[in-house]
Amino acid sequence: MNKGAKGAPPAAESEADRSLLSLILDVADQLQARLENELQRSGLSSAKASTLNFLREAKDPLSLGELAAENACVRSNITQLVDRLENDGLVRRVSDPDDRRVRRAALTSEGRKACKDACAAISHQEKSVAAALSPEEAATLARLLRRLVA
Amino acid sequence: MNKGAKGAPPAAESEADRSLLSLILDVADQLQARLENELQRSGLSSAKASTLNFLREAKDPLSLGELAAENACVRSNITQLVDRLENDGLVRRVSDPDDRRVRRAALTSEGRKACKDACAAISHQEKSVAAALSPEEAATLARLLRRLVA
DNA sequence: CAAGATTGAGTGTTCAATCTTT
DNA sequence: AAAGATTGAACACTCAATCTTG
Repeated sequence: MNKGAKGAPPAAESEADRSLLSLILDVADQLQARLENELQRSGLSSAKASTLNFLREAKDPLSLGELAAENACVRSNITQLVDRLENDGLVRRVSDPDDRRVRRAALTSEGRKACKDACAAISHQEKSVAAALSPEEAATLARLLRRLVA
Repeated sequence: MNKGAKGAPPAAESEADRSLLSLILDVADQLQARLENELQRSGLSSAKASTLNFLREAKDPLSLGELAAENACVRSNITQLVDRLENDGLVRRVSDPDDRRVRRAALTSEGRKACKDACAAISHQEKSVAAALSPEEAATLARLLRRLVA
């Protein structure tokens, strides 16, 4: 993901009390970068890992539209992501015999393996983040964050 | 920016206590989307607004390398961003007489105006985020977030 | 050769237009 | 016509290779 959370502080504030908004965007950017870095060894990006993981959880091949819905993105994004995943040999497009408009993505065994590696990396990163705070602090942080997008 | 903070919860957790990491990434994504939306009226993306704002603060034209440093990104990114900004008529590339390797970006008056509009939109969004919490809560949130990337 | 900038290729994303099938 | 998928164009970003100047 993209990225892009840095600068543009319009009202110059003293480093210490800069806008909460840019702090959140900054921190998220750094955590995302760390995650992407951790994922490196599995050969996947977080976008690819996320898509593979939906497929793995679903058991049966999902249509590209279903993947777009789960991924909260536009259909054409999934078309292209699946292009690259197919190119990597991690998924295969299969036709739906009941409705010839739909194309489904099926995990290959290679895809399943890569997904397992990626999930381990993600879990590791999640634990590393959680470990920086006490359970109470984590709960407070989560509560406050949710208030911002309520 | 980019984006991409959604799914990929590997250890299936009960919606309520899902990973702090994905919560942060999700919230940041939503706030970024709101910001981009707010910025819409100025005709700028946050990437363009950020670059224009560095130029405005610097008074004198900055070299592309300086812009890359301030933006915390790779030089080629700025080359292309400035291409688009120049195409929009918001900046002009000027040569440095002292060192013919460097190219500087100079704000046009149109760029200065767009930047002013964008800054107003950003301030508005910053206030809107800050207003969701009490000052004490905001301080707590900031402190906890900083701990995560310490 | 170092540095500054650019170019080319690849990823991830959006939007608008198009094609196929219902 | 509406739904599912794809394509083409644009944006934002990275990396590796290249060109130009110091």
